[in-house]
Amino acid sequence: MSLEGKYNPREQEKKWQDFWQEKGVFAFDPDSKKPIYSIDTPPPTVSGALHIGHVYSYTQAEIIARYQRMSGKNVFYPFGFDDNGLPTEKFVEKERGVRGHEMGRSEFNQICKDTVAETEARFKALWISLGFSADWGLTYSSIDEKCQRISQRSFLDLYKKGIVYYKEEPHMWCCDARTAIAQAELEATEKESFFHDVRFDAADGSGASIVIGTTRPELMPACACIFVHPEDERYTHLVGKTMKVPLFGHTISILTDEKADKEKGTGAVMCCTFGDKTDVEWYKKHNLPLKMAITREGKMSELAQEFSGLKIREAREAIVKKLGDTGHLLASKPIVHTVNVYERSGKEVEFLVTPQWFINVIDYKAELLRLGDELNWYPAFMKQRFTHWVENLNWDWCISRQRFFGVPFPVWHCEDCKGIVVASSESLPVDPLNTKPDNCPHCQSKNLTGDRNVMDTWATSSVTPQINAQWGEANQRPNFMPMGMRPQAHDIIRTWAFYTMVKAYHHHGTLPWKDIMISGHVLYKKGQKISKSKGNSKSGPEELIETYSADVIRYWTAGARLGTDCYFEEQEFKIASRLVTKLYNASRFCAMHLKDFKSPDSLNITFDLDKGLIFKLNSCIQKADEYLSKYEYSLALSEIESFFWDFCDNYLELSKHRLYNPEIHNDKQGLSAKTTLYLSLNTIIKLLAPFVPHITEEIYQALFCDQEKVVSLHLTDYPKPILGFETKDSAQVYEESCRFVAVVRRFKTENRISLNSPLESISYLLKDFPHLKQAKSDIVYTAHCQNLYADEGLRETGTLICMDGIEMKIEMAKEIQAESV
RNA sequence: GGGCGUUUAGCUCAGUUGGUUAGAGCAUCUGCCUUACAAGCAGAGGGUCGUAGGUUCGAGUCCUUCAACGCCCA
Repeated sequence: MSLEGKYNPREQEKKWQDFWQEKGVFAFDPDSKKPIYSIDTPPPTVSGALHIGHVYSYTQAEIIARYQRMSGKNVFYPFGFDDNGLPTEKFVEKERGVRGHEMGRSEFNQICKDTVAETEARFKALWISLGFSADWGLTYSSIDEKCQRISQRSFLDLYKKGIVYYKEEPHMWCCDARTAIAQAELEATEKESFFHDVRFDAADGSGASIVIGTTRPELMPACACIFVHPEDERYTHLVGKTMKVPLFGHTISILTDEKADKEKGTGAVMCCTFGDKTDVEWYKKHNLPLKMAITREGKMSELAQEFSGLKIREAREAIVKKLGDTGHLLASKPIVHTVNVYERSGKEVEFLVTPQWFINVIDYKAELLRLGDELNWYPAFMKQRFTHWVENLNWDWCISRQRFFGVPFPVWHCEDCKGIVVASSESLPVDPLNTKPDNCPHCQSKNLTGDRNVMDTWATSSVTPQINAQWGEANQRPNFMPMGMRPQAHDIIRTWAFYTMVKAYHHHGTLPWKDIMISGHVLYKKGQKISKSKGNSKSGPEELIETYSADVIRYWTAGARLGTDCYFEEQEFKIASRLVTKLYNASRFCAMHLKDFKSPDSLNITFDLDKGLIFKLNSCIQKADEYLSKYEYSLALSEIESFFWDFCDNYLELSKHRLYNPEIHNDKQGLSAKTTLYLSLNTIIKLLAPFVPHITEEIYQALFCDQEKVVSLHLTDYPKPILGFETKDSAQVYEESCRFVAVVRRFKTENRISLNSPLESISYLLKDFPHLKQAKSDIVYTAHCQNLYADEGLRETGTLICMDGIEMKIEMAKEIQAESV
């Protein structure tokens, strides 16, 4: 039993990480009889580097994993990597200076694979260096064979259930990424633009005209009609008239629709196929002709005539100029308006009609809202984000991407009958570009073409519960759905949480998890996310660990309340270091007095002061347990920490007398103190184990492992209240002792004498400290006081000191009095 | 425009179902080398709890109004 020298986290943390790995401390045991607590860790996207925000969120969840493990659960805690799909492609394109669609599919995919392998190794090393208690044997990568198989299985299941459909349908498109995108990938930004008033003249040459307002004159070649509000009297006489589109010459009609806003611009609006979501609605409702002025590459189509081939922005400028020349442009007003951009390119989205794969979500809003209600949200108010998102869904989920590095659709298209041929479930995973069935089951044609699309990243990462459960695999894990808990940050409620719930509902009719734990972001300053691209993540996690140690970083992450954002301030890490240092020093002190101590039987705690401490400890255990079971790690930590500080500042001081002077006490009193010391410290390190696992393991191995016979602290049981003796009055004894010592400390501090200066006498009133006599010898020693007088009234000698309604008289020792004169 | 959250000491934040004189850490100031710890310890000062009303014997806490900030969605 010893803790030698100074604690060196740099060496010791690594030592314990290796130890845990070697002993398989965190391995999931499929044969265990304990209840399973499974965690659906969101595999981070393998694009760029992990920043302090990741550390913040993932560590908060890791603390829960350790708590649950100590609470007797068989913890299933995997870490995966989400490395397929567009985010990775964009990263690789930027990092390697290549463009996917300018390079062969297989060559590009190889570059992607190489890049993600490097990145994954870095990610894993970081998680390990933070002391994460994951089972690395459960690690998956969303592009690996098993994940591809399960993704494709998910697709086939939904296809067979009629929830997935293939359709040539208006959908959102990013001309920069050159792929279809989904609603969840939109981001609204404010952009400066011009609102142009353009005059359309009647086709019959009658001289009638109408002025429409538009921010997108380049869409005029796609103009399908003009809408006015049915009750807009300004235009009643024009409704039904045929107008000629300026510059482009085709004719369109003036129609009415309630959605035309009388207040906006002139009240007349041109409808193009398509400029926005409303155009799409009108297109369907009024059965308008389809005219696509914009190509997949973001250029003007043939419809744009002389402007064809120009980029959108160039065309806009050229068309505005020409409208001015021809006298059709009446005004151009600068405006700032909100436009939707694709979150990963920042480019404005367009609306195209191409064949795509969709998952029906619009028809299941009610069911999804119900699922949202059934899920336990921590913190509860985060459910609003989900509910709000589902209520505002406008599009079915488009899951096909015209990219390369992703899970392919297990599908072929028949060129003759246009039928769809899906792969058999036994053949998964398949790449339809490398293999194909003999013939079309619908028309027997051999003319089959593999689907060239890949799935949306989210279409595959939304099956992480199924991946963890090995759904449909030979070694499927039984009773895994729903899983125990999904930890994630609040920004991906509309994507990750939502999509995963969609999949679980359609596949199993259940929730994917019972609980969801939502963490916040680390902000650089008010309202700004930490991100590498903004260049504001000054210190990477690796450097912070190197400087402050993993335990300190972990402790810091547990300081912020669940679900709340926090600001990055390096000062906070310095503060966090205090606990670790203090814990080590306090443990060294305990070790000194517990050298040959071998009988930690709580029945030996017979001294009231000691019982009083245990009474407080028990209350701390109960609170910490309750908070952690509700994912409130920060509230738990603050309870534990305040107990620990009380233990150090008060109990250790009050018990020193009995610990240092066994000869003047009977065995019982010394034994009581040592037993209390042993049980308290043992409990404290267990309570702190989920937060600072390395230092607590160090202390456990040095002081307790021999007795407890459990290989690692992290496999011991979470503390339960220490019972077996009467605690009546003992809490008062402890409280009064602390209060009494506080008065003495104040007296000494105010008189500028050190705390170990001797006192001649202290006189106090019995009514103020009715239980104090039960700890008299400890008090006398701690106060360094010769004589203690307790009575109905105060003695005449000494200086009167008043504090919080308590009156005492304190007399300094004679020699001190002489010095201070 | 709709929703959610926040507003408590100079700073960062606790304050659970209403209940003594509203707490902690940091920072500031004053002391103390005390047989674990000076990267420590002891102590002090500092708040009309965003605003205006209301309910109540009693409101930081419940209700309403407004404001500022942040986030989400249109």
